[in-house]
Amino acid sequence: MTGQVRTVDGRVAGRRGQATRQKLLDCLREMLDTSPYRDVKVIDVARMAGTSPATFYQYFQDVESAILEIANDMAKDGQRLKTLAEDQSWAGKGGYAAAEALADGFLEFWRDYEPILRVVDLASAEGDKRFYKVRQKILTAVTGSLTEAIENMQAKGKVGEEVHANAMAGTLVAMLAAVAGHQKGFESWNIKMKDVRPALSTLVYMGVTGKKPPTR
Amino acid sequence: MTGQVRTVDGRVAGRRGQATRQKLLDCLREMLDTSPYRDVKVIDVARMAGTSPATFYQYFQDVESAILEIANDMAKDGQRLKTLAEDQSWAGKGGYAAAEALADGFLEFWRDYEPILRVVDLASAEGDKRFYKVRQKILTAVTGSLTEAIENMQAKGKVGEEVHANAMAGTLVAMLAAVAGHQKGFESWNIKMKDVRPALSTLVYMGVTGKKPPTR
DNA sequence: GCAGAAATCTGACGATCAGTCAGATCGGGT
DNA sequence: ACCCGATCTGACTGATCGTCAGATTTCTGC
Repeated sequence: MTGQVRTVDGRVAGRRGQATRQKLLDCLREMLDTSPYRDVKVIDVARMAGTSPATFYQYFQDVESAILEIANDMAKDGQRLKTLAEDQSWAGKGGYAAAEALADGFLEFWRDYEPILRVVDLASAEGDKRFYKVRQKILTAVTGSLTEAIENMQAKGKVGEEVHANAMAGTLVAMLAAVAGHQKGFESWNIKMKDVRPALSTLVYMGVTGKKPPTR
Repeated sequence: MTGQVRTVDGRVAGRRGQATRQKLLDCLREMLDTSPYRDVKVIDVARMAGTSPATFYQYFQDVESAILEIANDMAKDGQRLKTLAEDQSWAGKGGYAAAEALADGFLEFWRDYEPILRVVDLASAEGDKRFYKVRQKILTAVTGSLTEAIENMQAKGKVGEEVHANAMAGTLVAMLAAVAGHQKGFESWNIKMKDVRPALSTLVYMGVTGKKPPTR
């Protein structure tokens, strides 16, 4: 379904080509781990991969396209977040546990892909549709599941209709993503993740169910 | 207190120099409104300001330093957010109104400075201490006020001690900042800001007071 | 108003990087 | 061993970076 790997000029890449391409992607990712996005140069990536800039341009239009490629792989892996939110019972202690699991999922996912997610976030905010779509792919499923959960609650009269289910779900997801993306910031601000986790879970629980989580 | 404006080589800038410097900053800001951060070039900024790149380097170490300057001005203006959170009574309808005002404050502030805040966010996340400090300056005051509010609630026994006040406050602030920074994203996802506003306010209210906001 | 000094600006330069292309090299199949 | 397509790269053009010495503008004291 992904289609074959192609060079910029449309040829299908063979074994060797795919390996080179992958090595370039790996090096690019490592580069993003260590240098600011603005300072990532094609020439450095190529050098690190033991090849030449010309080779890079054989496989990628530009740096952004290459990052987009990495981001797409990430988005596939991101579907694991979706499973954390769907078909959950959000009532009572089990509901709180689900909220915790969701929070953990975000924290972990962001730890795994932090530098890429930074770029995806920036590019989306700057209006780049391609990156925006990737971001959506990761977040939309979770938001959808939460929206359903909230609508269920509203149908049962447990949550007031004055809260727009989709908006609340989107807000919760934005919160999870933001906190996950600033873990280092929190830590250096002397707020420990072990304290943030319950705060996040509590807010998710309250946002979905409209009430305080059960005392444990 | 701000100290005089100085050139890179330490000279104090006079009238003309300050004007040129300011024009460069204005053009840089306009540039950031319209081009991706990665594509902002000194030469373009200089051209737009009707001057030469050499002049730019007379006043700024590099593009980042110049943006930092803009960000610092922004941070001064950002102190208006602080007033929205401090010395508020968070109980009852007044509390919900305070939460609404805080949410509005964030939404508006981010609308005013979106492109700059994007860069500040990225650079902070990338570990740039200078930008991190600016971000802190804006958010720390709000977080502090919220922390106090939550601690008050806990002292009165209205909120359980299992939630770490500072972590909850930090999470709420991160949420506000994230949602404010993705307003366009929400809209294009067909979630209207007029629906997000109550979701945000509700979460802030619940995060601080630990209970559902009063029905209006 | 004018000479001299200080402040400001810029042309020009070497270094680096982007992006392209023709031709060299490689590696599997026969 | 030879061929052929796949792959890689040296070398090039053009753009930007960042610097410096010197040109230009503005200010100062007279």
